[in-house]
This record gives sequence, structure tokens and C-alpha cells, in this order.
Amino acid sequence: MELRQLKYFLKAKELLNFTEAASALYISQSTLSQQIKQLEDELQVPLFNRIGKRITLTEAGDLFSVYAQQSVNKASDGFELLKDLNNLETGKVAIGVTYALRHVVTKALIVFSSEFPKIQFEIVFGTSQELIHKLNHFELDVILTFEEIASEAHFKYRELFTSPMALVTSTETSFTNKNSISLSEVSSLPLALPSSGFSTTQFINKAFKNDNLNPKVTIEINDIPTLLELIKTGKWHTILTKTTIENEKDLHAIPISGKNMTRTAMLISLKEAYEKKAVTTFLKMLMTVN
Amino acid sequence: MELRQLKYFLKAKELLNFTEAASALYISQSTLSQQIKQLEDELQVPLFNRIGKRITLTEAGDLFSVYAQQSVNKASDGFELLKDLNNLETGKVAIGVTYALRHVVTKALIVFSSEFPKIQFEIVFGTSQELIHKLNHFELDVILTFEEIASEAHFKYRELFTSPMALVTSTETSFTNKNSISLSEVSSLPLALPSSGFSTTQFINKAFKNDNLNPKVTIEINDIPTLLELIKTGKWHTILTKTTIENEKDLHAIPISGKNMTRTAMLISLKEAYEKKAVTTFLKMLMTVN
DNA sequence: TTTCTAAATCGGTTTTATCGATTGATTTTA
DNA sequence: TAAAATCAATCGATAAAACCGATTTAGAAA
Repeated sequence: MELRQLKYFLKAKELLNFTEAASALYISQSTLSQQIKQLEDELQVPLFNRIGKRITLTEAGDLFSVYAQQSVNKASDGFELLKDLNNLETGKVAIGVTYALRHVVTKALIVFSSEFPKIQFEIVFGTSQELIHKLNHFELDVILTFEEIASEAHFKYRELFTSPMALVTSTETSFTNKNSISLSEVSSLPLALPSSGFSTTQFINKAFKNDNLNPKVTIEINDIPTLLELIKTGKWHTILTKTTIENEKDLHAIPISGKNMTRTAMLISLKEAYEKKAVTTFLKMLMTVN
Repeated sequence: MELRQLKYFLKAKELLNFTEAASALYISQSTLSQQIKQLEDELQVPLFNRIGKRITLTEAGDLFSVYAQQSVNKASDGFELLKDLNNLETGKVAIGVTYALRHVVTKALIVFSSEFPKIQFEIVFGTSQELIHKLNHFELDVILTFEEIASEAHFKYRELFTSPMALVTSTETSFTNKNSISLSEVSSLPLALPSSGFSTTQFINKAFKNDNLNPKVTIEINDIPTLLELIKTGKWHTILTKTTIENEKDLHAIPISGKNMTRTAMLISLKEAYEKKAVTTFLKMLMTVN
């Protein structure tokens, strides 16, 4: 049993397709096939069912994969730890961000990069769901999103700040002088909202439903910059957290009145994983900057 | 980085001598030297200091070893788990026992072996300290001893039963009719005790000191069967938990009066390690039999 | 039936883990 | 202080095994 074989196995488990897994691992299909077989021989139990030309995990494979993953993780955690000793001279930080919080990241990124220019960053935008999936698959070190309804035990949560839900309008509309606006007022306006995969949309739809309101949603769109373009025309309005349009010219945010009309920005990471020094430092910076 | 290399590294760390480590691993010294070097190259940091012909761990090596060990452990835990699926047909159980509790183990062992004859056992007798050291080095699955003063967070503790401290005498002495005996009475008798490494002795010495008693200890000995031989002559008495001499002919145990004159038998195992099914089953048996 | 697709297998090549022998450096012993 | 012993590093050679491309086998799809 070698880490190489465990990694091969985990990739095959993930894709449930030897040909694709082999290609993702940059090895030939025959090599993968042989290495899996060798692992199975050593463990004396099949890890995959070969039903025709399709493969599925066996119960043994399923149980074993947990330990295989942990073994691989521990080794790579140790590796990361040693990189850290090199005093933030090397290393890569992968951060997932929901679009609403991009300014939070960029602000911290600018400060951090000037102090530690050698650290590489990978910034992944996506919906909370997508990001959490990637976090669970060890593709991200940390994600930055608004609070989730369901909190999970293997996550570590850190609060960042709270931001009100707001009606976002062009600076040329008539409400720009208002300090706040009620949900029912909002529901009578022509709305363009992020599509239903976005947690902000889920959040606001729940609020509408609670108050028995039927908002006039004429557009759903899954790209925020495009959405903002539309809002700037003045023909539609949208609902976002106030932070989302920080630094956006030509747009104005009016907080929506009512309790529970705020959202809390959160850092979510894996509880058991080793947190690289570069990540720790970056997050500390992120929390002081914001 | 491969598990093979991590295992080599851990053995070298343990023995701090490449030649001996290589021999313990059944590989040549040159192979070990090369593999360690290769690992160091990959990690970009030396794991050992080479001071002359002597080696010591570097800070990096020390930090890394924790993760290396965990990686190796997780892989072997996964392996054990799969063996378990084979329905207790294979596997080895390593149990550490303090001498006082040997009857507890043998009783369960007899029942277990007749039901699962293919499971191998390794029974290690030793002092609590020795056994705990072995448990920490993954040489034992579980140990059976009396409660320790200091409980550690990475151990899992399960209580078995409570047994009184007792004066042990030959059946031919004059006290055999007594139901209990006080500590001061005991202190006036000629005593032969287990040597000070034994937790029972530490326990009873503390009790003597508390009561300002000066017992007449004429013999200290680190082998219980020999001690019992001496007691059978009738010339000395000793102090042990009552269970220790269960099944011993020609010996009689009189509980010592006073509160706190009992000890609790415990099962101690590592909290984070995977517990093999064979171990779980054996322990369950052990707890019902006693 | 034929075609297509994916895993398994086969034979050959490259890589690498391993060994024994030797070297170089340091500690121990005489 | 010189000689002997010890231990890690290095070298060259060999055996093991990881890997590849081509082919086979066997379901699935057309």
C-alpha cells in the first residue's frame, strides 16, 4: 500500500470511471487498472464492483476510502507544515468566495500580496453550495460566504461582520434619498434577482413568502456583474447585501427595514485539517481589514 | 512521498541510527540513507541533523513526524477495517495487562478463542508505565490496568469493576477468620511488597504516609509469582488487590478497612485510533464475563 | 447484428528501489 | 597518538515495479 495507490483509488472513486480518472492523474488507463488491482490484491477485497463495463464502489471500498483520504491528507498536511517553516516563502492559498463578498477578499489580498509576494492565490467564485462541495473535497482551504442555515460539525465557523439586505437601484431613481425601505414596498417594484442557486435569493424569497408578498421578479440571472449592468439602466431593481455593491459607482443601496434583514459573513474551513500558516495569516489580515 | 518512505523515516526517528533502523526494516543501510535523502529533497528540508556520524532530529523532522505517523496509522487503520469485514477470520489483538489482572484476561480469552479460533493474541505483561508507553507507540490495542492518577486526553477509559485492597497471607496464618483489617494493623506485620514500579505499591505507600504509619517492609520484589511463593511460606504478608490472588490456592485475602481502599480496573485505549472488530468483540466479552 | 465504449490483459520500456562494496569522517580503543 | 571500529554517504550494478501502447474482452448502444 502506497500513497500513490491511495491517490489513484480516491480519484477513481470520485469519477467512477477508470479512463477519466487515469487521464486526470496523467497516467494511462492500463496503469491505473493495474495499480487498483494490486491494491485490491493486497487488501484482499475488491474496492470496485465491475458490473459490465461500469464500475461502482463496493462497501469495502466505501469504508476504506475514508481512511485512504485521511492518510493522504495527513501526509499532505505534514508537507504543508514544512512549507510553512520556510516562512511564507512558498505555498498556495485556495479561497472560495461568493460574489457578494469579493471586495472583502480583494481588499485583504492587496495588503497581503505586498507583504508576502511569493504566496500564490487561487480565488474561486461560486455559490455557497458549490464552494462547500469543493471545501469538502479538499480543493479549497477556506470559503467566505454568508451564514448557512445548516451548520455542520466538521466545519469551523468564524464570523466576519454583518451586512443589511438592501434594495439596490440606479443612482438616478427616485428613492435615493430614503434611509430604509419596507419589504412590501420592494415587492411592488420591477425586480431582477440573482438566480435561485444564490443563497441571497433563497434568503429573500423566504422573507417574501413569510410576509405573503408576491414580488414582481421579471429577470433571474446567474451572473452578478451582468445583473448590475441591468440595474444601472434604472429599469429594474435588485436585492443584495449592502457589501455586494461597495465600490460600485452609479448604484445605491437602501437597507430593507424589518428584523432579520441582515446577513452575517462567515469564514468556513475544515475543522480537522492543518491550516497553513499562509492561510492563518491571510485570514487574520482579512479580519482586521474588514 | 510514499508510505514506505514515511515508515522508513519513523523507524529512523525512533532509533536515531540509520544502520540499526535499516536492519529493523530488513533493508540495507544504503537504501535507507537514499530513501531518507529522497524524502528530504522532496520536502525541501532536512529531517535529520548529521553531526559527525551521529544523527538527531531537526525541528522540521520532529514536526513532520507527527503527520507521518498519522498518515501511516490511517492507512493501516483502513487495512484493519477491511480485515474486520472478513468476519473475524483474521487479525491479531495485542493486549497489555498488569499482573494483578491476569485472571480477568485469561477468563475472557478462553471463551473468545473457542468462538473465534483464528484470531491471534499477543498478551504483554508489564507495569502500567511500560504498558502506557507501548500503547502510545501503537504496539498495543488496549491495556488493562488499575486507574491512573493522571488521565490523558488522547486516551479512552472504560471502567471494568472495583476491587478492594487486601492483606494477602498464607491460609495457615492466624488471621484467616477476619473479615477486614485496618491499615495500622497491617503496618505492624512483616511485609514483602511488589517493587516501587508497581502502581499497587505506589498506591499503598501513599496510604501509609497519609496515616503516618511506618510499615515493616522487609522485601521488595518485581515478580509477582515469586512474591506469592514467599507469602505461602507464612513468613511474610503482602498487600495486593483482591482480584490478584483469585484462583490462588494456599492464599487468603483480607480486605483492608477504610475508605479509598479500593481500586478500579480500567480498559485504556487510544481515542483516535480505529478499533478492530476483534478488539471490540473481545472487550465486550471481557466486560460481560467479569 | 454491428458499432461503440470501457476495463482488463499482454509484452516491452523506463524508472527506481535495492543491494554490496567502498569511501570519508568521527568516535572509541589500545 | 596511532590504530581500530563505527556509521552515514556514495557509487555502480541489478532486480523490481511502474508505466505505456496495443490488443483483447465484454457489456451497452445503435
